[in-house]
Amino acid sequence: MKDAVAALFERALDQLIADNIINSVDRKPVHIENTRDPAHGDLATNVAMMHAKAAQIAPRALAEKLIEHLPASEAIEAVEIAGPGFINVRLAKGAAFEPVVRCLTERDQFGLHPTTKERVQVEYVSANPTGPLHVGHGRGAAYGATLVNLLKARGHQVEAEYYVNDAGRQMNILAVSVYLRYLETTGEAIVFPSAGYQGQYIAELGDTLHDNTGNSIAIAFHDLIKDVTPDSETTKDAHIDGLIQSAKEALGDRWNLPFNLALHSILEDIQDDLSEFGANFDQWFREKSLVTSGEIDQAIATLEARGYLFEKGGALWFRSTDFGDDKDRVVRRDNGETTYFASDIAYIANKFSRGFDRIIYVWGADHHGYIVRIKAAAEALGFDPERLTIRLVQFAILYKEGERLQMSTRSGSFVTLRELRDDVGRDACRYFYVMRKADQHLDFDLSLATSQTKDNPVYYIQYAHARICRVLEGLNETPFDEAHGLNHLTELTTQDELDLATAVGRFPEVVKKASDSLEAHLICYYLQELAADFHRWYNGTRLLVDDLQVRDARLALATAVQIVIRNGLDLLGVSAPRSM
RNA sequence: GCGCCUGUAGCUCAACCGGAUAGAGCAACGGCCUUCUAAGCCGUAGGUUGCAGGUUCGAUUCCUGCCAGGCGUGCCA
Repeated sequence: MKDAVAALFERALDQLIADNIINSVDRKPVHIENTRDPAHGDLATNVAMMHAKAAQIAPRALAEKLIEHLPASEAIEAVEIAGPGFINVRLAKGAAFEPVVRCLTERDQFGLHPTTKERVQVEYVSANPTGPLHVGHGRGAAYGATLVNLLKARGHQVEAEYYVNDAGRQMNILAVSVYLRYLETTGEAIVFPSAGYQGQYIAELGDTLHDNTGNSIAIAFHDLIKDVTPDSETTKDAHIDGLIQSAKEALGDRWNLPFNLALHSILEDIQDDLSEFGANFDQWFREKSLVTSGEIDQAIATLEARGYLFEKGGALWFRSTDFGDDKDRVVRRDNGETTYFASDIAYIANKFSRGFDRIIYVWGADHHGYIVRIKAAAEALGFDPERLTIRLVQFAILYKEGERLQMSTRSGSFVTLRELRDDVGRDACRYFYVMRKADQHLDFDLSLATSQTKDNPVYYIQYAHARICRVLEGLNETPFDEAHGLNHLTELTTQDELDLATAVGRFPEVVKKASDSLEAHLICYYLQELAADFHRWYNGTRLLVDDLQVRDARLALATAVQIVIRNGLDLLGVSAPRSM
C-alpha cells in the first residue's frame, strides 16, 4: 500500500517537473511513512517539505500543488495538508482490510518478496574447532541464521557458510593436548602444559584415542619433553610449540591420529549443536583447502604483483596502510609460515571468485580490529570492498535471578551453547539472542527466558498464536468459512480491529527493512507489538459470536494474525505452538 | 596514546536512513476472570534524549569539542 501511494506522489512530482515548478536535478524520492497519530490519517509524506527549498515555494503551497496533480485512486479516501507541510493520507475503509485478504491468499508466502538475482553469502559462527561452542558463539549463530532467513525472505539467493580453521597453530595445540591426555591413559605420568586445552572433553578424546589405537602410538613422556623449553608464564608458548614439534617428530605420519580425531569429533559436535539450534549451513569451508590448493601462495603472489608487499626483518608484509590501516601486517613470518591473516586474504579471494554479489561476515565484536585490514586486502586484490559487509555481534551477558554469571574460558568452566539450550530451550535462546540490535551488548536473563508469563516476549507471542489456534479449533457445528469471512470484512469496525489489520499489513515492509538493514531485532519488536494488538482485541472482543458474518470476519482477521506470527517466528527460528 | 562502538523513564530497550505531542516492557500504584487459555487485558505515574556548540523550516538522528563506559590495538589464532 505504501508503494502504491508513493507511486501516486511520484506521478504528481513528474507533473510538477514537467511544469517547471521543480527542477529535475532537485528531485528526491518520495518517502511514505506510517503515521503515529491516528488524527494524521494512515500514511504521511514529507515530500513537499523536501522539495520546498529548492523550488523556492512555501512547503504548504507546494503540498497544495502536489495534491492538485495527485492521480485519483480508489484506495485513498482523503488527503490533507498538516503541520509545517506534511501531506496526510487517509485510506479508504475497504483498503484498511486489504492486508487481511492478501495475507490469507499468500499464506506462508505472506511477507516474502520477489526473487532477485542477487547472490549473497553469509559466513557466520566460524568458531575454531578446538572445543564445544559456548554461549558467546550462540548469539552469532542465532543472528547469522536469522539473517540468512531474512535475506531469503527478501528474495536473495543466499548461501550460508562456516569457515573451519583446521590449519592453524591452535589445531596443533589441540592435537597435542589430546595426545598428552592419551599418554596419561597409557599410564604415563605427564605434566600438562599451561597453554594446552584444559576441558574435560580433551580427556575424553584422549580416552577415545586410546580405545582406537591402544598403546601403539605411545612414547615416554620424558623423551617427548627432553629438548623442550620449560613451561612458565613467559615461555608457555615456546613450551607448547616445542611439545608439538617433538610429538610430530616422534609420531611422523601418525600425528594425524590425534589431530584428525580431535578435529573430526569436535567439528561433528559443533555441527550437531548448530543443527539442533536451527543454524544451517550450505558449506563447511576448510582453511586447509586454501593451503593444499595453493590459493594462499597465489593470493600472496597477486599482492606481490600489484606491489603491495615488502620485506622487513625476514618477514613478508602487506602494506595495508595504503588502505587506511594503522599499520602494515605480516603475511609470512620469518620462519616461513604464513599467518592466519594470509589465509584470510586467500579466503576472501576465494569468496569473490565464486561470484557472490555480496559477501557478509558475521564476527564477534572482539574482531572489530580486523575490519579495516580485511577490506584493505579485498581492495588490494582488486575487488570492490563495497560488496563486503562485516557485521559485528556483541557478547551476551548471562544473568540468572539477577546475578551475573561469571564466565571463565581459562579454567574451561564456560557455559556451553548446548547447556544453555538444555536450560532455556531453543525457542527462548533463538529469540533472546536476536531481540536486541546485534552490535549492542545484550543482557540475557535466563530466569526471564524460562518464565511463562507475559514478561517473557517469547511466551507472549507464542501465546497469542496458541490462543488463535484454540479458537479456530473450538468451533461448533458451523465450520469457519474463510471466503465468507473475507466477504464480510466490513463487519470489522472497532479501532482494535483496524489497528490489527494495519499491523498485519506492516509485516512485509518490516521484513524488507529488517533484511535490508540486517537488523533482525526489528522482527522481534514487530511481533511483540502485533501480539499486544491481538491480546488487546481478544480480551475485549468475543470472536465466536452467533452472527456468522461477524464471526467469520473476525476469524479471518485472527487467521491473518496467526499466519503472520507463524511466518515471523519462522524467520527467527522459533516455533509457533498450537497449544500451550 | 590511537581506532571503533555506546550513552534515551529507576531498570532493559524502541523510535520506520532528518519529521508532527520521544514510545514499549519491567519495577510502583489502582482496576478486570460464571463468557473462545488471566501464560491475558485496562488505567495512573515516570524525560533538559550524557554535556556544550553548530548545520536548517525541523535534530534522539547529521557535524565539532568535551565527559563517561565498553572493546580493540602482536612476526597471536
